[in-house]
Amino acid sequence: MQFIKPNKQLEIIKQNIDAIIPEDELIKKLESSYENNVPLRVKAGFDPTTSHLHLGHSLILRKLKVFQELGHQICFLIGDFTAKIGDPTGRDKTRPPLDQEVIDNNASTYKDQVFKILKDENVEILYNSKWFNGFDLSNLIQLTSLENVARLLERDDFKKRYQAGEAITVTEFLYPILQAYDSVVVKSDIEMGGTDQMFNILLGRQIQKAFEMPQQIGIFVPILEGLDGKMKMSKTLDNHIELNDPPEEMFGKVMSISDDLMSKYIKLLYFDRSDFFNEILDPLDRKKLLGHTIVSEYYDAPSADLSQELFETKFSKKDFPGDISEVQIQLKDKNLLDLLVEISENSFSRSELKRFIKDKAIEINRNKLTSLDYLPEEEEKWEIKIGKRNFYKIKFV
RNA sequence: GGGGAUAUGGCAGAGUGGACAAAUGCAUCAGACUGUAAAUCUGACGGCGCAAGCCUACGGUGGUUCGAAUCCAUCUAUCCCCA
Repeated sequence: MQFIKPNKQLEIIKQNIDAIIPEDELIKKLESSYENNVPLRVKAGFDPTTSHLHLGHSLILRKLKVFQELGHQICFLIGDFTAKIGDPTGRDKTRPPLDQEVIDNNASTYKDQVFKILKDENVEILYNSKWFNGFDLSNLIQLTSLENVARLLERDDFKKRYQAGEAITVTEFLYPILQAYDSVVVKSDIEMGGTDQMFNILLGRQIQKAFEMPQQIGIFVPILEGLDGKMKMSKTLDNHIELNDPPEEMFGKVMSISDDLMSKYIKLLYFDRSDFFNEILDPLDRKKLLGHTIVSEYYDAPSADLSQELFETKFSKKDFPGDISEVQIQLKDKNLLDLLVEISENSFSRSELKRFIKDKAIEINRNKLTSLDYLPEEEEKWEIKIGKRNFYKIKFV
């Protein structure tokens, strides 16, 4: 492997990054890697607490790809053991523990999603259960002696919880220490994460030092805001775009963000081609382009075209979309509510549906439904719209 | 180990015996306006019933009472102070 010049590498690495700590050491590492022709080991860890990675994670994955293209070794760490504890970062409550089965399942879906971005080369996938299952208690005690409680309590999220009188379990204190120990095992030269991972990643340096090994460099990517534009993107807050979201949903979610947020997304996700976006002055068109670009990236251009088209019929033209397949429904002895419940596959309760009718939120064949007395005839076809995003096509038999 | 406090709907947080399906805010959903933007305004926001109403719900269990989120006992969990 022929590396490019270290200062050139640094320039590329520094794009769209919040911080490198400490930067001068990174230069040294790059130089020695260059001289000895040995790739750097770049670690990034993910806890399989949910089955999906989202656009926020993609910032880290993209940067990993940069390292990959520069010829370095990616150590993709799946925290299947630590997931059982739950990273307390940014939390105001203890996480509920997860079942092994769920964790395993999530971990396996991660790989598929990761390779939507990364190439299948120079990647090691590591599971930390490998070294933590069967980790000796005396080792653990030795490990815990390397960090003190006061320092842990200085961490912003712990501090807030402590001051607010919220519970912090000892297990949660253990989390950063275990994550740090991962770096010892992985022998990472670099660890990447969001800026909220600052503490954990820097603790990795400290623990590596205690193990008398070279210390890793922390590289911090910016945090992507969630769809609400307030909190960071996360599954728990349900403000995320998953890498696995179906194309149409992905596109729809992009369209729902505010203009301000759109600019931020463009800046963070497509910093290298922001001119391309900024040429388009009309915000609606720019947002569509953003949605299209994102869908194309995780799927392909035809899917992106299709989802844009569906979006436009559904919402801009308020037409009934063409991709809904017709469902046959038995008519006998059912009243309107029964039918609506059946059609929507129990997505709504009867009370909810009644409210929708009162609010004029249900349309049948383009007419707003105003009473419960309306009933279909046999062989009749209905196109039903409930709220703004639920469409059904029915034939009664 | 001792003492004190707290537990309410997705979250935050009122409510101290009937007027409580439980104020208010956030979140959510719908309608209006739009670019399904955002902001704003209006309404809804446990379930079942066309409705009167019924059922389920204020940490768990058991009691007092005609009646309990509210009182008592007990259990559980969390926090604080002392040791």
